[in-house]
Amino acid sequence: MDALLNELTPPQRDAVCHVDGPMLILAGPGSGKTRVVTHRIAYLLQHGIPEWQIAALTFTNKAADEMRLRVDALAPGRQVWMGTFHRFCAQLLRRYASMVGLQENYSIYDTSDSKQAMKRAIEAAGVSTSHASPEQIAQSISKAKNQLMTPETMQMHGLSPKETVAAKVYPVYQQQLLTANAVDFDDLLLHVANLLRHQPELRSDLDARFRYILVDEYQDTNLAQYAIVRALSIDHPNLSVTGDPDQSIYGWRGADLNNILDFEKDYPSVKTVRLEQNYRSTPNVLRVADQLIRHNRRRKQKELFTDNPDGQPVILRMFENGYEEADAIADEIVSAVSTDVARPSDFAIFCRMNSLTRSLEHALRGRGVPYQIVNGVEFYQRKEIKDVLAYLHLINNPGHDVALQRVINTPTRGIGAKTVQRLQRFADDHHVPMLEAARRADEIDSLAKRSATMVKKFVTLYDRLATKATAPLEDLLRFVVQESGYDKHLEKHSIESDDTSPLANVDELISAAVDFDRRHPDDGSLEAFLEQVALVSDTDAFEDNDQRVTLMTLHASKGLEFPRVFIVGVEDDLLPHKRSKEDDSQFEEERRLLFVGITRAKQWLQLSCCKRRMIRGDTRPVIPSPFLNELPLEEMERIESTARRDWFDHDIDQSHPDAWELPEIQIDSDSADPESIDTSFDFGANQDPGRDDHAQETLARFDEADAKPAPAANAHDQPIPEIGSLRTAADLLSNKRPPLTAFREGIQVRHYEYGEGTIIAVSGRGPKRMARIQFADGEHNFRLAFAKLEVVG
DNA sequence: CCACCCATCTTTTTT
DNA sequence: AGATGGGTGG
Repeated sequence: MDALLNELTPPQRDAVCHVDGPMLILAGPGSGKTRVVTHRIAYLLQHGIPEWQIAALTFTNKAADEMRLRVDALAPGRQVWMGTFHRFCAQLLRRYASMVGLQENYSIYDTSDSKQAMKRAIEAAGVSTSHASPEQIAQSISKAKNQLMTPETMQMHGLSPKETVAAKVYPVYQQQLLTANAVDFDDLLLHVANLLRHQPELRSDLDARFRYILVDEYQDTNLAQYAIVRALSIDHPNLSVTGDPDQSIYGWRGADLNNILDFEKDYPSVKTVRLEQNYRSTPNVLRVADQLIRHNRRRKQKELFTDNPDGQPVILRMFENGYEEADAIADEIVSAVSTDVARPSDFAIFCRMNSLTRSLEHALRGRGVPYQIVNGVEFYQRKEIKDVLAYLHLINNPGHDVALQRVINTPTRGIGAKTVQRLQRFADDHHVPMLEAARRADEIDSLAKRSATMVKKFVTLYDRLATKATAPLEDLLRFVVQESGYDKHLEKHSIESDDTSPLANVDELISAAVDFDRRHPDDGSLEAFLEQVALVSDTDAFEDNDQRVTLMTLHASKGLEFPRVFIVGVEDDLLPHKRSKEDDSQFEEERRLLFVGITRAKQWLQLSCCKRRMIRGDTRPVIPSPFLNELPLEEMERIESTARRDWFDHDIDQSHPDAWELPEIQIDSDSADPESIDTSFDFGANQDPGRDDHAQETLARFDEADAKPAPAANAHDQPIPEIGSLRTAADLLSNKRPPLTAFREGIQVRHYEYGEGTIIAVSGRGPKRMARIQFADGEHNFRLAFAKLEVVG
């Protein structure tokens, strides 16, 4: 039994051995949090807690899978419920659907489904979208739901103009969802929270059933999740939550940092355990992370430390533009892989926005580096997949209006937009699903006879498809694709694109279904399959034993770790994102986002930013992220762009000579100086640190780091900005390398690996300039901008 | 009713 | 730059 505790540190053991009563585990990055949670589950089981009394709630399926795997290793064969909040709620809701006005075969609308539904609701509510876009309305409603507001309570609450519009749409939208026998993601939580609130008997039953609840990433819970967990921990308050306020990055979707900050107030008898020792990163990485996060005000002070050996300094690298950044990173990876320093799977590249992965993708593909994008073009979002799934959805739940609208004329069946609109109108008027309206096409006066015939033909097709509803998924899918004519449709319309043909994607979906059938041999497979599909995210598709470089957003990186990490685009308006500068809490969240990214790195880390970046089509000058000023620059390695003047001069538009000037330092109540960080649990105080003090301090830090005169930064000999500019910092550290033009045919060069050689040919211009070089062991090709070459003599 | 073309807007992040 | 949606011509 003690084998379970042997390999734990005292604080870890302390947490693992806690059985009854609430517990808060404040776990810094890389502190062995998952290990503690899994060991604790095993410990509970060992101490006679029945497995069915335990539920472990996570935010991603991946986290749940990982947990399951590790618990199974410690306590083989024990079936403890582990899964996401949403799945937990979805399953409860299956059972108690009727209590909230749903049927048990209800559908889960994904984001695009609910967007469609929202548009329809906006139309039906008759509000103008001129001052609030459908997205904004959807966001307001989502926010309201996350705060457990009903349409009625929302009316009384928010008074911002946009929210007022949203409050009018909310009841309509909700009614339409009910008619469609559907819920959106927020509803999964909302319905269950309401159920627990309004059905005391059910609540106490479930409280007794789930006696031991564990919540992972508690800092990311929103009010609905909080309420659910709380309601299940009244009679049996054996609630244990783990989290790190510094890693809360989902405020934008309603996560409430107060949930974790106030946990000790909510449960006065709480046991608090701090896991501060880091087992993941080098001290270098950790210091950078720590320095950064100290600038946050709303946090619980932690002392991060590690016994790991010192590694390489963290690199801060400047590039001219996004392409150079991508190329350099790809080259770096190629070079490390080809010299056996690392494997592709050691590398991860993080960015703020998915769109930034494009240039990286190009660069990697061009060099034949295997990579995976977690979250690129999502499989389940592709049209052909959504189309086929829509047929299944409609078969499973005839009320699924979004699905009906998707398939009724796909492939084309002579049912146009006007006809669909009339069906919709009829459905709205009679509060019936659109499929029902289609059945009653004859009753719809506005429908042309010809249209009504087409509609009825579709209904006939539907009924034929529906007869296979309980068949094995594979049969059902093949039947649907064939009978609906969708396969023919695809063949006709599929564009001969390179790697992914729509037809192949459909096949992939079918194999996914086969796989699902095999693992869930019990009946009701269609419903379960659709639920599964609705609740998986692309983050879950990440394969960590693959021999590939991983590209992902900073958000997706949470909970993962990699030996070597690149974080690209650490730029103003991008890393503190433009839209997150309105208030302090959002700004701090951006800082946490960078913190999360940094702390993923085990041994090596490079942050980079560009002087210009292509954004939405055109190239714009860029200001480095203000967060860079908060890092311990003096102990980091700074590298200026490896690009040379000879192409910089004529390839790059120079109409923005001040692009690279002093970054605007954000001085607000959020960027407190480290001394004034509140270490107590009361975060109400909001004193303003001296604006000037902070600026002085920041500048002083640069002063130390760059106490040398700065050379001119670019070919135009711009006046040197004052000390404090990153341009200065970068220039000081720039590698002194010969200009590209020095490499001409016949020149003798030396390579760090191949030794001396002779250039036998050069081609291309600018950053793409290549040289073919004859070495003792043969010929090699290099891109001059990046190759580690020096001129001999 | 359908196919194609152009304009607009988008892009933060995800269950 | 790329997707999505609306408008126009067939």
